[in-house]
Amino acid sequence: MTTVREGIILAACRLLEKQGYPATGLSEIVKESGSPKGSLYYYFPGGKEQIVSEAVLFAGNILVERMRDELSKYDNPIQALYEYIMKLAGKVEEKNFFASNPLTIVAVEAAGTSERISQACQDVYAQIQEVLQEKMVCCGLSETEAARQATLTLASLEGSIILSRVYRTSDPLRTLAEHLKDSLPQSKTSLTPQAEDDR
Amino acid sequence: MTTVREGIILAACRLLEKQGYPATGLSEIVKESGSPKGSLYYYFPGGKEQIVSEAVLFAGNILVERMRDELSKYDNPIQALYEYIMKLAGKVEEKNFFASNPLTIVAVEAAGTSERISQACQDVYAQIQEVLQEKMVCCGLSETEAARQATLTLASLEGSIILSRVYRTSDPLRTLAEHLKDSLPQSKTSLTPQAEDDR
DNA sequence: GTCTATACGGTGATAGAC
DNA sequence: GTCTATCACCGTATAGAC
Repeated sequence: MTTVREGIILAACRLLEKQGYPATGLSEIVKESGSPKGSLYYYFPGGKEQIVSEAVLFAGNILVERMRDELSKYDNPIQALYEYIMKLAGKVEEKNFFASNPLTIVAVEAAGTSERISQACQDVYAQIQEVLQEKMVCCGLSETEAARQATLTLASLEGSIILSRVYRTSDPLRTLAEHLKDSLPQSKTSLTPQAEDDR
Repeated sequence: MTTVREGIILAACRLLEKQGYPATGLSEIVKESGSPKGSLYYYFPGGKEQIVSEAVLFAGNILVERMRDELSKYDNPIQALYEYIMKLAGKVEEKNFFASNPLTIVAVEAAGTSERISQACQDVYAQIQEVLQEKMVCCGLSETEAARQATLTLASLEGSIILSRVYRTSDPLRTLAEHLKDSLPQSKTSLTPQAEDDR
């Protein structure tokens, strides 16, 4: 339906995750998308800020949904996170170590530049944190302790993604995955997953 | 001595940590530095790439040195890291949540753009990791286990810095500091610091 | 060493024709 | 809806005078 609009958003996502906000030009986006150049300001009267904001939210929603799906495959949050991060490590390798969404880089760049984009990034981070927190609660943690663990997990994840990108290895992500198995020992449930080997 | 050269490097550091690599212009740097504009390509014939690379290495060396100093104040690596991160949290607040060096943002941006800058970032990260690893070894960890823990700590630190910047709170950093006290229980030494209250 | 001038290409954004 | 033309400004980098 909204092929042109969505095409532009998707192209923006692809370019942003590699180059970031200021380095990605509008002409580059329309060229990458294959969409008609004249439609840019018709669909996005807010200009570059609007396109980037929407791209962050769009990619963020997909990420959050995928995360929730993956984490729901295992009852135990530790096992679930382990599997999720290992899958992410594989994806990052396939993509030549450019992480699978424009969130991190745009968030850092826009923090002092665009309030609108920065707000979009905050929203996505809050959603991710909520997904993690919900999963931690199942673990038997209190609400506040779960929030704490969610923040820590998110920080470790973001940092590992950065290190993987810089070093061009998925090792930091895999190290994190292995470590999580041991470092959330507050878990009151067993390590037995809901479905361990049928996936 | 090298007042002009150093002035440009320092100005580059200040601007890079707020805006990043592509968003920071050469004219902006010379203006910020107050240095003569005509000297830019005299001191830095390699252009923008050279300036940014040197800025990253310069700020990185200071960071590594400061880190080594702070960590050496306490024998126990956990206590040392706790104090270091808490101090960092205070600094980040003072600086309006723009972290104290251009490393993170430039590393992420330059990963797919400039090999030279990317290499400089890798070097600094490797140095930081080495400092952490050395400190972990004192903890009684094996060499490989110390390397693992250093990677994890660095990732958590980077991620917390990003979250602090995005949310404009030092909470993620403080949460990390508190957590570290409990999550490196492999420590074989006591928690008693070398000098706890005389600083 | 430092200056000015300039080359050359890019940027985001707008106006008006179709 | 899409195009082209155009705006004013920006970027990096170089050349040559002083």
